[in-house]
Amino acid sequence: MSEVEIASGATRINKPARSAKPSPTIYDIGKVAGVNPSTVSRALSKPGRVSVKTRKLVEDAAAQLGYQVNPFARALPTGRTSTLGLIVADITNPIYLDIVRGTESTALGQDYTLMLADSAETTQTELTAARRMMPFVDGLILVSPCMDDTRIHELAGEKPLVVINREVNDVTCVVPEVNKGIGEAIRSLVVNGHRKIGYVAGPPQSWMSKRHWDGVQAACDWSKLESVRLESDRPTVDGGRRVAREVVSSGATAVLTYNDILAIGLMQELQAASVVVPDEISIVGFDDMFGADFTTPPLTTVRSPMLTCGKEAARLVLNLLNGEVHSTPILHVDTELVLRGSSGRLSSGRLLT
Amino acid sequence: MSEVEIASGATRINKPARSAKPSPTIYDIGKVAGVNPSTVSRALSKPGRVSVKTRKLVEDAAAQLGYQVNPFARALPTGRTSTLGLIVADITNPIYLDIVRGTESTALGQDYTLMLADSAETTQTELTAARRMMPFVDGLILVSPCMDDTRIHELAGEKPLVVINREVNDVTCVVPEVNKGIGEAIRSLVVNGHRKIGYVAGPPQSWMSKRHWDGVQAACDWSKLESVRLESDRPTVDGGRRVAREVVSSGATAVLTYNDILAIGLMQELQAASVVVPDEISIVGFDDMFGADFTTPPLTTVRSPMLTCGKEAARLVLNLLNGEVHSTPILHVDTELVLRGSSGRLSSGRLLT
DNA sequence: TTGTAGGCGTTATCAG
DNA sequence: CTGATAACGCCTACAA
Repeated sequence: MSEVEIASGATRINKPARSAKPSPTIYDIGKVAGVNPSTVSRALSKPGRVSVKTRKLVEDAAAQLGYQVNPFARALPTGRTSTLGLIVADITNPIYLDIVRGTESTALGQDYTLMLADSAETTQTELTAARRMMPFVDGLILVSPCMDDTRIHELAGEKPLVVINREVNDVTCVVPEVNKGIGEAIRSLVVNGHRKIGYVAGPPQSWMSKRHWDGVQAACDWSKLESVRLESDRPTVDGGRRVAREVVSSGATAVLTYNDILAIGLMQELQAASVVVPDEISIVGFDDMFGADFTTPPLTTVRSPMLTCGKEAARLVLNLLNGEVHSTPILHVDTELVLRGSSGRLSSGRLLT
Repeated sequence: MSEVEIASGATRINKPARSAKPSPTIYDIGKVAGVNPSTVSRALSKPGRVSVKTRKLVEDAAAQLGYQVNPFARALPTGRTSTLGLIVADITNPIYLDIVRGTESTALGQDYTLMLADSAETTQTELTAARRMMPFVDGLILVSPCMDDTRIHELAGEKPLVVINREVNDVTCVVPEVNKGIGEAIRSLVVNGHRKIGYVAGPPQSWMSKRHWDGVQAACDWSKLESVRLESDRPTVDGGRRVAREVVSSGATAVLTYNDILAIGLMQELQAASVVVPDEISIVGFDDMFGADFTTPPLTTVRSPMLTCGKEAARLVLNLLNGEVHSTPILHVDTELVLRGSSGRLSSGRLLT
C-alpha cells in the first residue's frame, strides 16, 4: 500500500536547522496504532469521544513516538494558539516585573505561553508591538499603554484585551485604587505635623499621574491641608533631582511623587543639598518598586499589588476568551502605604528659602 | 464565476472572539488586485521575482485591505516562525532586564518577535519552559541556565541555541570576561591599603560564582594578597545580611560578593551593626544592577555589559539560523569596575571581633 | 512573469 | 465510535 508513504513522502520543505529527523505526526501515530489519523486527533484532544481501548492504543503509540502537537498546524483550523501577549511600557522599569511574573504564573497555570514585548514608552513602538503580536496571541494585556483610547478599542475589537493601570471605557481594566493608599499616606503625614503637601507629577499624558493628583487633592481637602502640584520633566532619577529645588521653594514639608524612581532622585538631591530626610522634608513614593528599600533612609511608598494585577489581568483575558462578558469591566485592587524611613515627624520649624 | 466565493465561502471554523470580520487573506488581495493568490504571495515575500506593476498592484490592495500575514499559515510550510525564545532564570531579578532589552532590540531589528519565559530558578520549570517554547521559536537563548550540559546539548541539537552567562562545550555562548573587572577591583583595593580580600560566593552550583572565585584568587595571588571565601546561603538581600557576621570575623577588610543584591544586604547589616562602609570594610558587588547606586554609599561593582550580551546572543542565534557555524563558539565580553562609594581607603587600624 | 496544483499537520463535518 | 474528506492560509515546484 502506498499509504505507508503518506507522512514521509514528498520532499520536506521544512528543514530543521540540524537534526534530520522530522517530528512524528498524527499520521505516524495512526500507522503504529492502526487507526485513522482523525481518530488520533480525537483521542488526543478530546478523550471521551473515543473508545477506551482506542484511546489507550493511541496514547501508547504517541508516547512511544515522542509525539508533540504542532501548535501551528493546530492554530490554523482552530485559530487558537494558547499564547497570551503582554506589552509593558518599559521592561527596564522594575515596576513591571511583578506584573510580568503575575501574568506568567496564571498563564502557565492554564497552559498558556506568554509573549512579551516592550513599547519603549513610545506610542509608535507600542502600536507596532501590538500589531506584531496580535496574530500570534489569543489575548492581549496592555500595561500602562500610551496609545489613545481609539486604538485600544480597535485592538479590543479584534481579540480579548485587558488593560492594566488605566481605565478605558468598555474595556476590561485592572487598576490600583490609589485613594486608599494616598489616604493612609496623608493621614500619616498629618499626624506628623505636616500642613502643606506637594505632589510631583509624572508625564502630562499619564493617566495614573492625574489619578494620583486627584487623590492627593481630595485627601488634603478632607484633612484641611494645603496641596501643591510640582511638575517633573521626566519620571527618572535625574528628573527627581531636577525638581528638588522647586520642591524646596514650594514650601511643602512633605511630597508624594509620581513614582519611586522620582522619589529616589529627589531624595538624593535634597541630601546632597544637606536637607535632612525626613526631618525637614518627608518623601513618599509610589509603587514600592524593587530597590525602594535600598536607600537611606528607606523609602516610604504607596504600594500597588502588581503581582495581583498581573494575575487578575491574565485571569480576565482567559475569561474573555471563554466568552464571558464583564458587566463591570473595571477591577480595582487595593493599594496600601508602606511606611519606611523617608517620611516622618517634621522637626521643629523649618526655614529654608 | 464562483471564484468570487473562494475566500469567503464555506463556514468559517475560526471564530474570532468578538469581531465578525475575518482577516483578509492573500486570496482576498488576489481578488481586488486581479491576480492569482500565488502571485500575491510572491509579490509580498520576494518582491523582485514579480513585475513592478503587479507588485504595486498587490501592495496597494494589501494596504487597502489592511492585510497581515498569518504567521501560522506561514510557519506550516516553511517551519519558520520569526520568533526567538528567551529564558531567564528569574524575571524578578533586575540583572536580566538589560539582557531582555538587548535581545529584544536586535530581534525586533531583524523582524523577529521575542517570546519570554522565566525558569523561577528551578531546573524543572526551566526545562518545561524550554520544551514549551521549542515548537514556537526559531531559536532559543538561555540565560544562566541551571539545567545540566546534557539537556543543553539536547536542545541545541533541535534548534539554534545560545547560552548567556555560562560556558558549555560545543554550544555558542556569550559570557562576561570577569577577570578584567576583578583585576581592576583588586588593584583598586590594594592601593587603598587592603591586604585581605573576601569573596562571598553564590549558589554552589553556579558556574559564574566559581568563575568569580577563581578570578579573585588569581588576582590576589598576583598581588600577594590573602583571599578568603565565605558562603552565602541564598543570593538575596537577606542572604547578604546573614553572612555579615562571618565577613567581620573573617578578618577581610574588603569583600567582593557574588552579586549586587548580596552586597546590598551585607552593607545594610554591617551598617546596622555600626560598621562604617567603606572606612572599615569595603564592599564590591557584581553586575551593576538597577538600584546599585540607590544605596548610601552607592555600591562599587563590577559591571557586566548585559545589554551587549543580549544583543550579541540574539545576533548569534540569528547567524546560526542562517546556517553559520561558529568555530569558536565562546564570545567573551569585557567587564569593568564601576567605582562608587562603597569601596575605598581603609581607615587606620580596624579592630573588631 | 504568472498561474496551477499539491502539501504542511491539525481539526471539524459528515457519513457509515 | 470511527473513517474519509475538506478546510485553515500560505508557500513553492512546475508548467504555461
